[in-house]
Amino acid sequence: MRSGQLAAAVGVNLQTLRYYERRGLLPEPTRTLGGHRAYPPEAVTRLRLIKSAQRLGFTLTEIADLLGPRRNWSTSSGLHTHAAGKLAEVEARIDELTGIAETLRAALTVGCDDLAECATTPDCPLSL
Amino acid sequence: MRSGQLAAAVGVNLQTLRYYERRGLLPEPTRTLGGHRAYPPEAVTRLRLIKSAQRLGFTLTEIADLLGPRRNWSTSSGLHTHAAGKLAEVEARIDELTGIAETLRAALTVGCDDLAECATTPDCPLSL
DNA sequence: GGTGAACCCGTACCCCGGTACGGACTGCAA
DNA sequence: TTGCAGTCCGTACCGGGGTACGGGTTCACC
Repeated sequence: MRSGQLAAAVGVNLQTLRYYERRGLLPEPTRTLGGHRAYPPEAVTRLRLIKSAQRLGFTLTEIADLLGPRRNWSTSSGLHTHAAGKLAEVEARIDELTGIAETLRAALTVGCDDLAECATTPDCPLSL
Repeated sequence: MRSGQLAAAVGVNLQTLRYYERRGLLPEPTRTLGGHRAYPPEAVTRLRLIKSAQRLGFTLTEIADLLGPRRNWSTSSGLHTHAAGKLAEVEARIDELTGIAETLRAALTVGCDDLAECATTPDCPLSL
């Protein structure tokens, strides 16, 4: 499988493939005599795996850590722990955003349309 | 008020002040004869305003737009509209994160500790 | 008037996840 | 064999929000 085909199959840019390779997310594939990359079919699964983990909020560094070269490309011990940590992060972020949403809603009901005014008015919900 | 004092008063880096000035968030202050910035006391309020807006999720570009020099009183599409839009953004992000949290929780209860297993098993909650 | 802290400016660098550019080379079909 | 699409590599750039460095100047106090 050639790089363009792999990229198209997963819906990823060609450059992104090389980027992931540099980052250690994708193992270096074999090459043709001319130096072009030749990927095995498992690379599709691998890439989809990466994209899924990314959707769940893992950074590329974390994914590289989970899928890294030390453990074989498929074995990932400690996914459980990582997932639990990530869940805590996500929940904290949700709480944070919920507070922000409440403040914004309060600002909307009060109806101050000018930031400078809000700054001088002490009852403005924006904590200035 | 000198730049270092202002920075310390708001808890901001000195460089950040100059950065905000470049970005059009802080008006250019008057200078001493030697060229050092001399800020009026209102600069503290202004900076706190910026920081508050930032906490609410506004980008520096949006804040510069809201606080900018060309913003008239006659502009009805002011803070209100921007806040409403930002609220929608924040709520969308919360929904997104809620879905992610649910997926992570599902992955934890199922208890797959191996990414490759998840990749091949169709009933794994990670949508691979 | 001397000295040390504070400040000036331009420029470069950081993280994060890519994306784009350009010149050289390869692969494949006609 | 030629022609063109596909790929190669290094490097630079995007956006968002800053931070750091270095060499030169100024402020304020003694």
